[in-house]
Amino acid sequence: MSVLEQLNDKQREAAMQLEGPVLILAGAGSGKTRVLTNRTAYMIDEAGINPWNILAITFTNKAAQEMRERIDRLVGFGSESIWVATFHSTCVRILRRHIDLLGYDTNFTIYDTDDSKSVMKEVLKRLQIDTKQYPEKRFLNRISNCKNELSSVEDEERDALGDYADEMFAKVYREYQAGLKKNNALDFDDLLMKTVELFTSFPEVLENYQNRFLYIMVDEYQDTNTAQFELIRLLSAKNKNICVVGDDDQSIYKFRGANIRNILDFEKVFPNAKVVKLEQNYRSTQTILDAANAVIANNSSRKDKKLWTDKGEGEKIRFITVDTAYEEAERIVDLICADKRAGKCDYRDNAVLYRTNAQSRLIEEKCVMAGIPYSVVGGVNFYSRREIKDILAYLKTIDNGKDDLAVRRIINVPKRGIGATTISKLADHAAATGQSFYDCCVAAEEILGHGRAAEKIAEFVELISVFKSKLEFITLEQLVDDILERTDYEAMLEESDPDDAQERIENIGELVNKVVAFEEQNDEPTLSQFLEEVALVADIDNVDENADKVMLMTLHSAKGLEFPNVYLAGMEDGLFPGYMSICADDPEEIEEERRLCYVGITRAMDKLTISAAGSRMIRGETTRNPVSRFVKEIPQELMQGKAPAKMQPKVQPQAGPVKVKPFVTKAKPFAYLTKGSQISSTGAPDYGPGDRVAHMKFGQGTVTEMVKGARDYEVTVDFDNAGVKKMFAAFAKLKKL
DNA sequence: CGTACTAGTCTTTTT
DNA sequence: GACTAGTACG
Repeated sequence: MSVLEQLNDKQREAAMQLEGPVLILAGAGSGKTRVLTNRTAYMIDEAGINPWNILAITFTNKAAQEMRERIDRLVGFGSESIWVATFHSTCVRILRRHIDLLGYDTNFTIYDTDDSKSVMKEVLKRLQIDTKQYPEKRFLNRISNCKNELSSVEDEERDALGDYADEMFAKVYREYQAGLKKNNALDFDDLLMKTVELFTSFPEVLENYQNRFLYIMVDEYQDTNTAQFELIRLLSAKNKNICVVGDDDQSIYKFRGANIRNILDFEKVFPNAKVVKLEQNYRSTQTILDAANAVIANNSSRKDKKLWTDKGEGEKIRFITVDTAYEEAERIVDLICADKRAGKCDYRDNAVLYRTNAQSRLIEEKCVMAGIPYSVVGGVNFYSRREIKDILAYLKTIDNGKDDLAVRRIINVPKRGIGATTISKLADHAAATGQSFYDCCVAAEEILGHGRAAEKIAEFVELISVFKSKLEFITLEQLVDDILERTDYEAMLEESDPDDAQERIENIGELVNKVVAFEEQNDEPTLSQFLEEVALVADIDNVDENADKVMLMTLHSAKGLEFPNVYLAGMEDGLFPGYMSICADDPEEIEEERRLCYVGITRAMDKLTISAAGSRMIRGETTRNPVSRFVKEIPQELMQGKAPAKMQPKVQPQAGPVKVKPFVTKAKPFAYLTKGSQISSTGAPDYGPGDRVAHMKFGQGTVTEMVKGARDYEVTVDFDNAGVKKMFAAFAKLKKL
């Protein structure tokens, strides 16, 4: 019984209930992963359940990986045959086997949001819809919502009757789906919806999986949307052995279609469900838990829970108010530095959490200046960076020429003299004949006739087919290297934007690392498999906790993680809770933000620091915001330092952000941060070789070289902390010291 | 066909 | 303020 001995009474109760529906309401830090893993181990080792009959679903690859590793450590053998995967990858695996029943090819490609946008653009162009009046994003959002709610094109057409806007939407929806299908592609939401469609249209396929997955577990259940709920309901309908783990207080993905009712109504949908509450927290001090409890208590629709710990009171919560966001970043970085110098922590023990990605920039800058190693999670997804998408587009084109978007992306990257007119001629022909774009490239001479254009296309086709023929003999790593070499891709980067070239080349290096890792992890790695894996990664999946770096991330990304020291930055009304949620009529909006705050507070193990700035730049404009209402919901006695008296709202408390005239902040201390402050279009910079200068991102350094270029000076600076950098004077905004 | 400039959007969060 | 897409021009 050793796997159960590691659990407390409540946890054990949840782990031992294998039959029937089980809802585990697991508060933050209550050891839910431990319950899931030990429950699984118990199933296999004690209850004699075949691991092959177990399905465990998570939201991120990271969570899936972690769960599998932990089960591995507990179970003697057999853990590799458990199906542990994310919702999306589970669906992909199922669809790869059966989607032909729905009229798709089983080697479909998965489109990311960028790709979807391109498809939508074409649709709107074809339907002659004015994108100024109806931006593509609005359609895409609505389609996404429909799919999350399992509403098909037909459903929308039926419901639209008579309403002009709804009918137009239904038409766009139909065309968009047709566009995806033509490219043999599915978008993220399709993965779920098509799987549900498959199961409802072909009961024999569903039954096949029902017979396999006798025991189903779902992690982070509070974040499931209707499609995910339906998927689970269908899979478990026959055996009813469904165990879900979640915390309604941590439901923070409503914008993505998550339906909090899924967890709140679990007992109604699954009668006779056993409900277990886990309220003992093993992560945080009592002070932190008291603060979290006090904040979340302000929400109305929730399952009553109260976290407790035997870890002791711990340190008080530190609350810092400063005038500007710059000072906020400085203070946070200083505090981390001081702790590190005093030997109280490693860098990796610290996380700075914020509401919006844009907030990371200032903190990054201060980290660079202070020479602190840091790592930013999120922002622009690694796989959506231009250079990465380019290389992937090459790989997709080589893998199968069916993805028109990929082919068109790289047909003239790097520039090989193929212009817009040539491309649209080929695209028109492809549309008219139903062929793929790449097929038309192969037959370019017949379509375009003899000439320069056809020749250029032929060269491109030749390039791709050389790669294709090599594919069998070389490793994926060699293939990527070969692509880079033959296209002279890096040279193109250097030429087109020297400023970012280095970073982009590093990113490509990172991609190569991932390729190598992929080949090491798989016995028979194929290009298709690699592309598939890459399509479904989230930023959080790539977080390396072992590196000794301060972690910077949004509150959303932080869910599921824990750190000894947590800094919650930008605790201001208007930023967090966001302006939109304050203005919304629906009180549920604020409650969602409050849950996000609860998530943030409960990430902290030992010490929590909260900060607010009197003014900050938001969207290029300086705004003044009062201290966040959430801070005021934390009892005074838990906080260290003064009450937020001087930060009280200045004029009208309820009026939201007050805009301030720009000159207030563009004043002295950061004058060198403003664009073009010391270089006029005609004159030379006021510094030269040998001078000491300051850069907003890299800190201080010495100018070693200055070359006059066509329209600007190219300056080489040896920075004290950031090394030698080459940059253009007009962009670098260097300030002479 | 390629470049350079302009206008417009974004900033709430993401598989 | 930062980035992107679209357009006008060479």
